[in-house]
Amino acid sequence: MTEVLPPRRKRDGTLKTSLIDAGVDLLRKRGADGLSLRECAAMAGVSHAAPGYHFKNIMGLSTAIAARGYKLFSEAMTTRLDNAGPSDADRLAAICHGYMDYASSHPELFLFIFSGQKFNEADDEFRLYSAKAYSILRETCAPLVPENTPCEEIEVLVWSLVHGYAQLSMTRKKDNPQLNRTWPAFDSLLKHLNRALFAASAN
Amino acid sequence: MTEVLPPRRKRDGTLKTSLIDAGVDLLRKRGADGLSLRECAAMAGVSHAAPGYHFKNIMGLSTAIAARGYKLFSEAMTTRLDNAGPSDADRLAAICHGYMDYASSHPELFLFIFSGQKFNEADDEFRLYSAKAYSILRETCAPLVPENTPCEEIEVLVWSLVHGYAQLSMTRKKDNPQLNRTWPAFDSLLKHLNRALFAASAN
DNA sequence: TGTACATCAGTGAACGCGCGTTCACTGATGTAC
DNA sequence: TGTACATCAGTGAACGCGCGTTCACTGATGTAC
Repeated sequence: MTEVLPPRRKRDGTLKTSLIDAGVDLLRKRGADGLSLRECAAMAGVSHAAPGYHFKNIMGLSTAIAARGYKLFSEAMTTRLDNAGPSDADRLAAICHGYMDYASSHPELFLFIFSGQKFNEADDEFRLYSAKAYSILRETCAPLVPENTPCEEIEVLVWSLVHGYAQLSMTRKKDNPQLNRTWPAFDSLLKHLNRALFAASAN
Repeated sequence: MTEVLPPRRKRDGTLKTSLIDAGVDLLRKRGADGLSLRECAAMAGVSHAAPGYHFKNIMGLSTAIAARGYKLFSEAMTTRLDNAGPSDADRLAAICHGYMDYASSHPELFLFIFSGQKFNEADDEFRLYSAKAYSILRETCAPLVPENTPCEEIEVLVWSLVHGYAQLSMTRKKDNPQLNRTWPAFDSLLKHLNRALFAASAN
């Protein structure tokens, strides 16, 4: 006759992280519409009001999830760079591959941070990690910038190509099923990018 | 003392279109989260149950809006193509500019169709217009494909670059405010793309 | 042209649901002495 | 080591809200004769 109470979560300082984990999970399972404070709380094993203590409101949670997204994004590129060859082309390929790694291992976060959804741009973590991602790109592109060319031109060229490829890889299924069999690998696009950037060298 | 009733909408066969118009409006004003059958009904001046008659459910409305998005997308490219010069490079530039026209005049639809959200892929209009957009790309790219190269490689190269640029143009503000002053025009990226595609010609 | 009838297009009430947020509260943890 | 107290971290009930969907209905429109 004794009631079985749900196991109460031990207080160990990890709840905030667990709530973000739960949010990422929800995003993956149900898309951006399915994200809610109450569901995250349930997944983390706490009452529905607990998230209010760690995040001021729903935007606080969204922003924390986006910050996590940017953090993983930067880490994916850094990991590839750490294992890259020394040439400029090697390093360029490395950040592109890191970008693709991220998009394919965390499609839900990739879509979320580029969804156009509003985040709290005053949040410190959010600012830190979103700036980090861009600075990795900037530093890797710097040696590739020709004389008399603004560096943004090369950065945005590279960023656009890799970003567009990643996004289209994710949404192509519904657009045009026949493409699934013949979808080119990113390296084949990279070959063309190299031709544009390293016009003098043989390829 | 006579009550002022809301003006009842005249029955003229345009409600379905008006509901889609309202949906696009909502998307622009409140983002993808703000879309709802009830709000569209209110904006179109009918009862909240009226949309149920024209769209089976909320996905029916989403899909109709996405179909509208693809239709406008194709039209933007076609308009530019109709006014383009005859060379392959002119036509390539034309679809790129059409793509950018679309993204800047209908950012809400652009983000919506590429949001990763699920649509009813069995819907005839949806299939028609989403296939149309890709076939315009394919036809324009066909003359640019080198010997021994799969055409998808060039299509995806072009598509990725222009898509990534459009998307990043929309979300850059929150990522890196300093970029706002130095954001390169698409034509400067197109110059590099031309160098990769028309390697033999002077540029 | 008039009339009877069928179908179409939309109504309005009702349903249950999950949500964000607030608030008084409580029990666990940390700290000062 | 013990005790008193403050603060922290989370609880659970309550609130009002907007939502999608269903359903019996009605009034307008179209059609056959």
